[in-house]
Amino acid sequence: MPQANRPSRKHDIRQENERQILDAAEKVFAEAGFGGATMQLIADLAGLPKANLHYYFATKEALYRQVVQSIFQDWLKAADSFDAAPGPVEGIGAYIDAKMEISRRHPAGSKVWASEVMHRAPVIQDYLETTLVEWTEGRIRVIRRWIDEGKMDAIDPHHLLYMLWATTQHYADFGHQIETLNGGNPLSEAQWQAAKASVTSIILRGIGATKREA
Amino acid sequence: MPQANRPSRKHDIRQENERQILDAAEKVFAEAGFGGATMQLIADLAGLPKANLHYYFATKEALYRQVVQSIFQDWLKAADSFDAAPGPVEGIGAYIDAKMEISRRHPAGSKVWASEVMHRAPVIQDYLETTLVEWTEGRIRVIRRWIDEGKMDAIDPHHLLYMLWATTQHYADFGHQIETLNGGNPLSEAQWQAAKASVTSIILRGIGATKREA
DNA sequence: CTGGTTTTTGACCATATGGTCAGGATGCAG
DNA sequence: CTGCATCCTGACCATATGGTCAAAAACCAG
Repeated sequence: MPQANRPSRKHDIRQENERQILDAAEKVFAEAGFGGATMQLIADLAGLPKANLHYYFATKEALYRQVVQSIFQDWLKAADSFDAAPGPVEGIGAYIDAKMEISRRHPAGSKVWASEVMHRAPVIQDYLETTLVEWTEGRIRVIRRWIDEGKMDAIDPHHLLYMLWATTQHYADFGHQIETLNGGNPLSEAQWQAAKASVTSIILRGIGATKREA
Repeated sequence: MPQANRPSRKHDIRQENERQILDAAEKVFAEAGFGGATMQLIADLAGLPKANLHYYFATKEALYRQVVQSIFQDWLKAADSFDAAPGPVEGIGAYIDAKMEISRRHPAGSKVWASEVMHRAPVIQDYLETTLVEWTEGRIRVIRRWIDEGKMDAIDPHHLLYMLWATTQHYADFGHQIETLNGGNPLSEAQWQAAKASVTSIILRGIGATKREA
């Protein structure tokens, strides 16, 4: 019994198969890019015949769109901790932690996202212009407040956000390069903790954010 | 006379055409990825018939390889200023400046490089294992020396380098996202200067690097 | 059991693409 | 001017790929 998932109720079949296909698609899109990915490869990885993919997703592009959108959701969610925090040490610290965890657990998703944006966001440009813009404005307001309250230096919030995104996602997108420079081995648990600590420390010190003073 | 380049001497023809093709290829590979790029598109952009590309470059992969290698060269060259510098303020400052300039002037190259690494470096893995590893070790030695000399905090040099790479290349690879968040406009001259200044300031402060004290 | 609905799948098709090639054009040395 | 080498290119080919379809199988409510 290699497969533990044998949903008996018909109603679950759709959900289960779509999940299976989306997972496989994310990996293949990440490894080969949109152009290099083939429906056959995705089908094989999902363990389904190719025609079956087209039953659930009309076109390759529709499948891709779904993958990207679901990644975008996770992306936004990682900032929940940002808002409630009393200051940059807690808020940005938690955000770095969350994004580094995503890079570690879902590198494929991060790569698909990077690829999409690098290619000028052909399928999610509307999301960038609406959701992302709003989201960013919200975070910028929070950062400005922290600055006004004297909890960090007067850094341009845009560039701070870019640095946070760049640095944390680098560990997923360029994970292969990092692995090569690590003697061909993936980062160990301790190395991941060191990475997080380094990033957090440099950025928090860099923006003059200090632990609450007594 | 739309084309100003009409090399009369036969010997220059090859060089000129290869340059033309490589430039076009870099752009197309950057915009579409290896899989999505077509020889026809590259040919059109280069203003040559497709068969002509195959006269100079045997296969699509050979052409791609050439593009990536030439990008890698620029990548390494950007660090020349690193070594001669007396300390992190000058060395890392100059490195950030150089890499930000590359991101600004050659975003296509940066994207091709990112794509190649994201896809596990199918064509330049050997370079990563030899040249890049050596290069990195050299820079790490320099950083360690600075630490020993008390010119900066005891940061793990690896993570510092990753942060430098990530942050500077982000402005090329995610330039489209940045542009969208900038109201749809590319960064102005002043905004680029501000970006450089923010990045430099956060990182140098973050690692405790100070201007030489009197 | 039964009729209708959803799911599965092998076979098939049109098209796009990387690559080939033979013959012609062009340039240049002697 | 001539012969050789380099360069150019339209026409062509084999293959891979996204997508279609019709018929069968599985499922489930009544």
